[in-house]
Amino acid sequence: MAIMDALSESAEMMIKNIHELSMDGKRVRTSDLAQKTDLKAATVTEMIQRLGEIGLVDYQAYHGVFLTKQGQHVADVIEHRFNILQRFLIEILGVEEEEAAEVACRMEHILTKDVENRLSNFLGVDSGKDSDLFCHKINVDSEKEPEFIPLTNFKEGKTGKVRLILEKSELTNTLEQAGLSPGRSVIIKKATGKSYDIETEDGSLSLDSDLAAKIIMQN
Amino acid sequence: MAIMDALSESAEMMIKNIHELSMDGKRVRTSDLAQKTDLKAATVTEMIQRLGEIGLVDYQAYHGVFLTKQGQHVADVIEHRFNILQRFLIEILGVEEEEAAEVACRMEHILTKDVENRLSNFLGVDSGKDSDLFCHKINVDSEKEPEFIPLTNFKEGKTGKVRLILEKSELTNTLEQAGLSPGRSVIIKKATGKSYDIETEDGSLSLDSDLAAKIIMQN
DNA sequence: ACCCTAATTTAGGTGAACCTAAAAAAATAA
DNA sequence: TTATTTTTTTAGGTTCACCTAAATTAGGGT
Repeated sequence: MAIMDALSESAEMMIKNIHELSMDGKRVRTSDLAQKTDLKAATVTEMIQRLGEIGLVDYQAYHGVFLTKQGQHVADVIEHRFNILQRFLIEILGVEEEEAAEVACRMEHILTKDVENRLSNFLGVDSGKDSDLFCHKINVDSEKEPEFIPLTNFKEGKTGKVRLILEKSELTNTLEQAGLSPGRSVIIKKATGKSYDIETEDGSLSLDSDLAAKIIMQN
Repeated sequence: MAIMDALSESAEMMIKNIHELSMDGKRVRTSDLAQKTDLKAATVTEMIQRLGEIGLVDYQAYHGVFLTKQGQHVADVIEHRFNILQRFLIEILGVEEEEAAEVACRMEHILTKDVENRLSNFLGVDSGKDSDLFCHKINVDSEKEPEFIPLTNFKEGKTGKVRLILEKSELTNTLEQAGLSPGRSVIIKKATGKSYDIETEDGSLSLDSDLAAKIIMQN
């Protein structure tokens, strides 16, 4: 964690690229990195030497690099950030793929852990678990769709996760305190169309339909 | 526009800070900039000289700077980007204010025009109009709330703007083609609870409640 | 009008991220 | 295995964003 705060965008990009060229177990060659990053070989050498000194890669002159455990971790974090940013840009904002990739590639170096987690939640990724960190490739139009629907459209008895709350107020703050916040699971006990009785991990509450309509769920 | 692509984060930050210290009509002094930016005066001098050379500020040795028309424009763009990013982080993701400001301050330099527009739309800002560019200060808990609610909770006869669509699919693409896309105005003709007849600027369509629940509106 | 202090600029330095050109090492071909 | 080619590294340069220390300028007090 603390390691990453000290890394420049260039350094992070180099690690990301080393990771992407590390398919097989072999060391990654300087010339391949130069090509992928659009840098000159001399520049790559310089950078991987620096990365070697701080322990993120194992560098052997004339024989390329591979990521150390630490370097792997950095690459995983960056990749995860890239993925959620790209998904947000494409799925939520509707940015077309190429631009989304470019913007995500710049923003991935800026995201904080907190924002990263919140974005994950927002997208319906149950972050925190490592398993997620490794579902790398994004699938823009996958079949196993994570359905987002207002609480008002949830059937009685169904369980789901809170994904988004379309309001920020005293009231919603109270709800969040009561266990109704993004990422939390709730079960719909009674849905009459006028009021919605739900049970969170922290207790029960009842919402009127105006409010319930603003709670976006995922089944 | 083309001007901005060539600006570094540091340069943009300097312009932003000059703008923020330009309350009165006076020239901004080097020492004030140094204090605000946490840089040494000599560094500020160097940077504002460079900004002067490319025409973004009017710099007179020993007498401070002010933004030129071009510089003003850059400052406005950056400020707008900052505002929407911060609003997104606070209102949608729930990031607390200080961290939101920090992250927004880094990301404002990366955002593209397209992503900026889409984010504005998403937040319910009717961007494009200059008026918006100048509603600078954000109001986290203002009274004139822009209500976000699912189409299913809209009353018959009401007009509103599409703000967010909770799904990305063939179907929603078709809807967008038919005029049902973020930022567009629609009027609800008939709402039976089972189906919703709406009229967009481009024509009429009828949605079932499952789909209508995924169209988030703003009145 | 002149001196003094505070603000500003200039001069010169550092490290990071790039570059080119030349030297050195590794891989390949004969 | 040696010669040739390719890859990699080293050496040395540039620009940008910072710095400190020294020189300069502006403006207020008497």
